[in-house]
Amino acid sequence: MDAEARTDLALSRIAAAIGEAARVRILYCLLDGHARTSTELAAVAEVTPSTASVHLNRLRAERLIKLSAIGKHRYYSLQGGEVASALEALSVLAGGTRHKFVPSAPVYLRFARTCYDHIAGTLGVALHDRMKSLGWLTENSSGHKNAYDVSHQGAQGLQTLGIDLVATRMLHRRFAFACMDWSERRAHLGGAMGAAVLKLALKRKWMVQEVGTRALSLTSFGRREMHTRFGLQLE
Amino acid sequence: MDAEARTDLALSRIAAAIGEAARVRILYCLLDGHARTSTELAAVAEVTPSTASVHLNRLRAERLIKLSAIGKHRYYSLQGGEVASALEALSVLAGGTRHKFVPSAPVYLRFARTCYDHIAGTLGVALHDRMKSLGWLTENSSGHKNAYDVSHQGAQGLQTLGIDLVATRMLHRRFAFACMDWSERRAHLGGAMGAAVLKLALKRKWMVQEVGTRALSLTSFGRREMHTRFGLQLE
DNA sequence: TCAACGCTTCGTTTATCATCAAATAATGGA
DNA sequence: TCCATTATTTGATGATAAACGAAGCGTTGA
Repeated sequence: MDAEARTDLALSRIAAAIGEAARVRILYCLLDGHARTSTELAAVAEVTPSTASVHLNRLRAERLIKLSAIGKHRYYSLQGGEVASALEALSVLAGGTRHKFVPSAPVYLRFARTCYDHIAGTLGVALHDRMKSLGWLTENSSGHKNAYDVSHQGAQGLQTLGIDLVATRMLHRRFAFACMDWSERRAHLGGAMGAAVLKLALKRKWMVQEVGTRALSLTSFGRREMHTRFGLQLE
Repeated sequence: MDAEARTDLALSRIAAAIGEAARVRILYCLLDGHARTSTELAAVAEVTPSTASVHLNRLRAERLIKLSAIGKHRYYSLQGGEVASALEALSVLAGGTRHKFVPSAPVYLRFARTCYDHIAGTLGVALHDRMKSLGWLTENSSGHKNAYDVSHQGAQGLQTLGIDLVATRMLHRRFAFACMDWSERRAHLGGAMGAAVLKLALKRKWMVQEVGTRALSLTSFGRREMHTRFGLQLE
C-alpha cells in the first residue's frame, strides 16, 4: 500500500470516528479545553457508560482525544488544537451556529466550584498556591505522591482560621494532596484538609453553594476575608 | 430537537459521509477544482460505477460535491472552498503528506489535452476564443444551444490552414459547438470542426499526443505557428 | 481486608452500510 | 427510428458498528 492510499485510509477512519452523533456531542463538549470523566461524557452523549466507553476508546484510537490521569478518575480531553480546527471546519459545513466555541468555558464554573468536597477552579488553585508559598504546606516524604504535610507554621494559621487540625487528621482518608484541576491545569488542595477548608468557608459564609450545580459563589465578605487573611487580590 | 442537537446530527452525518475510503479518494481527486464524470471517479475510487454512483449521491446529499451539467456527461465537483478547508484540516490529523494539495492541478493536462477528439485545456480555450474574436465563429441561430456557424471569413481562414470545410460539414455529427472545459471553466471548440482542427494540428506536427494519456504537447514549431497564424503568444 | 464506586470489557441483538450485478433510464449520433 | 454510450436505480449479501446489560477490574476509603 502506498503513502497516498494510507493517507486515504487514515483520513477516512478519522472522519468516520467523528461521524457519529454521540461522539460529536462528546467532542463538542471537550472543545472548551476541559477534561472530563467518562461518566460525565456519557451523560453529555446521552448513552450508557458502557457505550460511552466504547466511543471514547475509538476516539482515542484515532488520536482525537487523550486520556490524562490514571487513578480513581480518568480524564478525557481533546488531543490538540488541530482537532478543534478540524471540528470547526466541519461545523462550518454543517451550517451550525456553533463556530464560535473556542473560549466557551463556563465562567461561573471556572472561578470556583466543588471538586467532590473541596474547592476547585481559579479560587481553589489560588488558595492552594498561597498556602504553599506561605509555607503552610510541605511535600510529604512518605512516598505517597502529591501528598502534603502541614508545617508547624501552617498548623498555627489553620488553627487561627478555625480548623480543627487534630480532628481532620483523624478522618480515615487521605489527609492533604495536590488534586489536579483540569480546567486550570494546575493543582488545588484535596483530601481531608481541602474538605475542611471548604466546610469552613461555607460555615463562615465566605462562599455559598449554588443549588443543583457544583458552582461556588464568593460573597463580598468572603472576598474581603481572602484579601485580609490570605493576601489574595481576586478579580 | 433544539438547534445544538441539529448541528450535532448534521456534523456527524457530514463527517460520516467523508468517513469512507472510496469517498475520500473521490474528494481528494476533486480537490484540484476540476470537475469529473462518475466513470472517472469510479476508477479513482476503485469501485464499480454503480457503487460510485451511490457514493456520489451521498456526498451530494451532504452538499460536499455538486453536479454541474446535465447532458451526456454529468460533471461532479467540490461544492466549495469550505469543503477543501475541512478536508485539509482532517488531513492534518491524519498525518499524511498531502496537505499541500490546493494547487495540485496536473500541469501537463492543464495546458493542452484531448477532449474526445478535439483540443481542450488552456490552449483549446485560447484557440476557441481567438476564432471567435477573429469572427470566424458565429452563434448558430437554428436553436441548438451552444452551436456555432463558420462565417465566410472563417471559411477562408480554415481553408488556408488546410481544413476541408465541405467534407467536415458532411460528417454526420454536430458541426461546431462550445464544449465546456471544466478545468478552465470556459469553452473550447467541439464537434466535427474541433476534431478537424486537432487532426490538422497533429498532421502538421504542431502538437503530438502522449501515448496512453490525453495529454497534448505543443511542439516548438507548433508554438511558432500559433503565433504567426493566430497571433497567440503562449506561455 | 472488605465494600463501594467508577469505569471497562464481553456477548448479544439490531440496524446501517458498502459492494456488485443486473435492470432501467437518458442522451447523442447514425 | 434504433443503437451505442453513459449513468442511475434496485436487490441481495456480507461486513461493520451501535446499543445495552451483565460481569469483571482496580482504586479508594472504611
